[in-house]
Amino acid sequence: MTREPLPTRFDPAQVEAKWQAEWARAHAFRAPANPSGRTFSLILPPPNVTAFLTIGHMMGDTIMDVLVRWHRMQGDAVLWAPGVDHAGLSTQVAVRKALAKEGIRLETLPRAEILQRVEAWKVERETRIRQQIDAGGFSVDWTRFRYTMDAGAIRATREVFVRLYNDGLIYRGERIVNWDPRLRTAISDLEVLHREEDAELLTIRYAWADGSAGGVSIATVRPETIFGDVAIAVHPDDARHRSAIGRSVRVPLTDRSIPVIADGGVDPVFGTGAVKVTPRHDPLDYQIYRAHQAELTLLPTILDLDGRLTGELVPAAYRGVDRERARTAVTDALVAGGAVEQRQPYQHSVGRSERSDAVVEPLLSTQWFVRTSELAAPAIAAVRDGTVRLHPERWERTFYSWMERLEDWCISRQVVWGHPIPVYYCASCGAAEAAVSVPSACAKCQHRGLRPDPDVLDTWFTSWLWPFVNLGWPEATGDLARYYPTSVLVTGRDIMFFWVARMMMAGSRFTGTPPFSDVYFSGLLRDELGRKISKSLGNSPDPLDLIRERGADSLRFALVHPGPVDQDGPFTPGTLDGGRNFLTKLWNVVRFVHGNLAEGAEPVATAPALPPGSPIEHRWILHRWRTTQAEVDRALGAFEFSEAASTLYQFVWHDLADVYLEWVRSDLAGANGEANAQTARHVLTFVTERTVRALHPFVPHVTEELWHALPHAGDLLALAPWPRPEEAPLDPEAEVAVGVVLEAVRALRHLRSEHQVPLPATPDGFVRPTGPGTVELLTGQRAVVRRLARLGELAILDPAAPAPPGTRGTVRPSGEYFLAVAETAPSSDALLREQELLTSVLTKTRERLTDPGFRSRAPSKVVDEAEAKARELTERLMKIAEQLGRPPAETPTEAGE
RNA sequence: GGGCGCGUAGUCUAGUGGUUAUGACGUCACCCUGACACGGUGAAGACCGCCAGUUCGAAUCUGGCCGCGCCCA
Repeated sequence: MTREPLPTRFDPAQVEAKWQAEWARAHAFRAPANPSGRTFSLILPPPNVTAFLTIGHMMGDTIMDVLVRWHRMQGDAVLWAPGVDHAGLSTQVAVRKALAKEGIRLETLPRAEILQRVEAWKVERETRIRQQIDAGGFSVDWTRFRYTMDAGAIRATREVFVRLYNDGLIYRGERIVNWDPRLRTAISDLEVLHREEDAELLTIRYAWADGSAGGVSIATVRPETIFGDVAIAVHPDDARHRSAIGRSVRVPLTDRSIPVIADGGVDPVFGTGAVKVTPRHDPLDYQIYRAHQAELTLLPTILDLDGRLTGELVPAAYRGVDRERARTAVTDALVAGGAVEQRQPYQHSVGRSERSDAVVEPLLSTQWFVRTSELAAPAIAAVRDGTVRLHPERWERTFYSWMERLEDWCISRQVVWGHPIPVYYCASCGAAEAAVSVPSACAKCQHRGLRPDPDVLDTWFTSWLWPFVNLGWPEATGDLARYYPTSVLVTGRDIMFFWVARMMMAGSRFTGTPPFSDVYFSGLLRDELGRKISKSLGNSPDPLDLIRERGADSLRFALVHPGPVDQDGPFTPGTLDGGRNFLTKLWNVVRFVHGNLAEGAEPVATAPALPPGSPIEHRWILHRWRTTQAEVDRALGAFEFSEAASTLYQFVWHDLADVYLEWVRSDLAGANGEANAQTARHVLTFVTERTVRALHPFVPHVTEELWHALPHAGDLLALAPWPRPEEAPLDPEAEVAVGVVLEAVRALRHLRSEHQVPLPATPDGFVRPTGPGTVELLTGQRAVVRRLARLGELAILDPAAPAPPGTRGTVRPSGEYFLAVAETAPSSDALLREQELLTSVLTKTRERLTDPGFRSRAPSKVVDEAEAKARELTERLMKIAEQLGRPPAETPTEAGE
């Protein structure tokens, strides 16, 4: 098995398909029905069936899969439950658009046919979403797949509604709601996006009703609503208007008179300090109306559900005219009538519907609401006492600030697609009843003529139940008992309020427990133009295309490395290169190891025991592996995904490939004896196999393939145990020693490069080490330094020996390094730059040391360090000065040892 | 208007009181060296947004200012 040579190139398409099939065949991701020991569970935030997954979904899914595979390898019973969300409003919008292309208006279709169309759309999308999840290699348990409108979700949604209704936490009432005139439905506060927009502020004079001169002027951006005015309101303390209070004015363009009233809610600083009151079409005006209900008899409707002027109070000329057009027309008429005193450009915040982009119309309307403030308390407490932890932690403040001033949640929607509100009205006695199963007769009067409520529920009214509904609630299922509450939730912070907060409310209310203990908010990705990548903008590449081009593993790795995943970051076409390059590197490392293994090599159960005095390179790489593995564990436990990926990247590329592989080439070739060659193979196999395992959560396919090419124990890497750092010892001594060797190699390579020694040449090198310990170390490692720096001979000089002639040199903490160069070799100013840098550092250090405050107040450790540093710098600068003072390369005949 | 967050090489980023400021991408030079040119080696590139303050000592703590982003009105 290990002798088949690995292909020179990694072919993602073939490898990924192969292992996805193997994992499926082995049911590797099925959650155990009767787990023993630790469990780890989470739900996949159900994507909307409106659209396909974006690159942003891929990032979240990758983060979840990293956690899931990490826990699975640790032996936890893992449940990762996927699902899709019916997304009532957005799906209906999408279907409406699709119909429009066929020239059909959604409203003209019978309800049954709309439902049929939506269902067909949903099936198509769901299929594609499942493909995308599989193509990414995400290890979800498809047997736990759920849909927010399947039978169980219907049952649960109705159950929750009925309970809240019976507990008085759901009510039906007339409130000012956010009305989307394009979609003809109410939407919740959260679905309104506010933006600064340009408008015109008109100052309009309302003349005194009694015909006397003057009147009251008000400022407004909505002149078309004057027909709905029931009063003019001023602040009671506003001296400018005090005399107007109690008098009446005439509404321009009409014969109607309205009173001037005093109300503390009026902002005296805005406009003229007087405002028109149009209670059915403005939340603040409605409040004023409620406070003055006794004096104000009228509560007129002047806008219909499409946003057109309507009603008897509106002059016939404007009836049926859209609010935008009516605004212009009314403005013109007011100007013509001389009622406009001032017109000025004005910027103000406009609310638009997230789904349709229509300007939201505040509208007095009868809708269903949830009293959320009562439900919020346990959720707030859970975060406060640490039962639920948010990552990154800073989002807690945002969470509190929203939760602590919740408005009631409008849950009724006037759309076709969704869970019907389970309320039934008796045609005879008028009683309303909420019921889980459709009642056949009125509970009060037994009348059989029951009319269902016409509205459907906000989709989030189902989504907020997802963590427990997905596991079978309200049935007392085994999954619920074993895997609830779930462990973690990974999502975008843009739905913190929509979803995360509400899930916590629902979880606490209906199960007695918050539905998860950790929430991880990932950042948003931005495109090349800096816009956030989203499905609504349509600027996400199709993940399936990217996977086809570069492979799922490249995509996954690129998404968590090197940028932090908890902040916003760019995703550009070039982003994927890093992932692909790393996988190629990893592939080639394993190819090298594989090619150096003995026939029928056995799986490496343990790291070789290397007593002090063993070759430092083996001890060093085991030490590096151990610290890497420990850091990966720490980072994953702290939700620092890019830190974990980055740590592994650095280890594979720099420690393992750049240093260790190059170092042990000769060991493997037997240059240092057969025993050492065996040690090298043993260490190499151990480290590589463990590293491949540790990378599996990030890049599952390629690691599964490589793992099978290496000596290994077990059938699938996906189910193999997670490496433990303790398998190898810490070895600081080896780390220090290798550090010196690498410094020597780098110093000599630097000299080659600075003096343009051509690569094929093998000039002689010299070291004048700082101390006897270094003499001994470098003498022992002479061969490897020679090889890695491509030297002819390497002479280790006595610390007191003179600088060798015919050389150029450089100064490092471990000593001075010299390279024999030709007389014609170009000189370098690297030494001068070094001198300049060190001089400035020395100056600063000396300044500190001469400062009496520093000596008396700084810890003695810091003072000692500064003194040591000053000594070392002085010494190095002396050596640099000596180097600089030496004549340029002397004639080659004088060079030599 | 209120709140939160962020300003570190061309770009992204690590770094919560003492470091010669980390890494990646990009750039430049040399190299197809026997796992890898999706590569190797070396190099250049940062007055840590600005101004004060605290401190023996500030990228790091405090305040103000400037700029950017997000959330809520």
